[in-house]
Amino acid sequence: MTVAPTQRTEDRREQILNEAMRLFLDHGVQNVTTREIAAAVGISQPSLYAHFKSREDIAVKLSERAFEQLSARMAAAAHATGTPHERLHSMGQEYVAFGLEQSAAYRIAFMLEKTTAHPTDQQAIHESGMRCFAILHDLFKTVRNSDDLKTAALAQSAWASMHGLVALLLSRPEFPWIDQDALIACHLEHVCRRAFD
Amino acid sequence: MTVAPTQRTEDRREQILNEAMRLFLDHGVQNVTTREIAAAVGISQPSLYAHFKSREDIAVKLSERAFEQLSARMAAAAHATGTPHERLHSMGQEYVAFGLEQSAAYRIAFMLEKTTAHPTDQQAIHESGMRCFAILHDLFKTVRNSDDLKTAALAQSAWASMHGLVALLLSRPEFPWIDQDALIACHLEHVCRRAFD
DNA sequence: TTCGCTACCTATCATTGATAGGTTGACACG
DNA sequence: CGTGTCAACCTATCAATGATAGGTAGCGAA
Repeated sequence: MTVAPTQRTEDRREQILNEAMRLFLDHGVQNVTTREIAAAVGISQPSLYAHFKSREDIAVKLSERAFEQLSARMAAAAHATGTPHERLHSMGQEYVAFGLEQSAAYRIAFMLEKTTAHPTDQQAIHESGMRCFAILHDLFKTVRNSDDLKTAALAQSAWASMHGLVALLLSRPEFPWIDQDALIACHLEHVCRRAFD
Repeated sequence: MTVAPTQRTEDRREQILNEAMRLFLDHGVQNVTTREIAAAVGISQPSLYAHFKSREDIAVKLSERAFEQLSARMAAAAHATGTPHERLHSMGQEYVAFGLEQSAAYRIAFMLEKTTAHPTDQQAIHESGMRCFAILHDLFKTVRNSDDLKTAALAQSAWASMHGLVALLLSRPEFPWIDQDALIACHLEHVCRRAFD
């Protein structure tokens, strides 16, 4: 088995993922056809299936890749210097920034309806999400210096709050929001304050 | 123009909406075909188009209907007896309960990706949502006895928090949530407390 | 009866995700 | 050099789905 073909295959795979992500961002995840992705890459539509099991598989792989980025950003914030409160605030900022920048990935990961994805894929996405939440949960434990039910409740509640802001900003851009940065700051301040209750 | 045919048409329309809602709830909004809806009603698939412009139009109409229910529940909570804090808490409870009960409608209204819906329909959904938010915003004005930017920020932030909880509970039921009622109570408490900052 | 209208039907499209089967070109090996 | 092998790709085609076209049954009014 030679190295060159495998390398080329891997490049093509990356190329498909990149083009798909760009199209998903531009036109919405639901409004991109496999033919459009293939045309963007410069191959025939069936050739996609040599690299991915299905159209949904492409979305799943993008989602996993996105979760890795999110985990990395959250972990970096968690282990940065500063008080726990500062780190919590920083993590929240990273979370919102990620959601707004990688809106297609965020949608795939958190806002898409369950489909007939293979259990393996659902499991993979679920575990990716769990790892992200674990980072938040751990920081809450540090901040509160405890690992009880209340801490878990506060962490889950905080996650819900952060998700809500990202999700609404993404799905209702036409809403008359106040200045976005001000809203994010206001929201973050309250969410972080909860950790100290 | 006779009355009988119009009445029957209206009944059929309601029947389609009811069956569609049931199927959407059971199988997910994206996983229901027009043929399935038609079969559930007992008519041919093309006959749906005598009552609705498109498949999406059915979803839009369900969404509008859902928003009316949500508005009504929120308004009832807003004008009930009790302190402003109590009414705010009650409104939050209604919001969450509505989202969990009417999950298909909630998804259509808040969690579906923008599609190629006619501007008129998007406008209708948008205005329905605005009415709901206005009820929350008004209550915040009452609670804080002011109508400034801070109040608007807090109301938007609170809405985001509530939406986040509903959205996550709906889209990630497999997550190891703590007791759902406890989580909702914990979340609501913090959100309501914000209004008095 | 005959007209007209409403609600419905069958037949058919175009689009889309997915599969089947054949073709090409690079590389290993005698 | 000739030949086999194999990965990567292609064209042709499918089944499912949303939507449209065109015809018809039934019912009330003139």
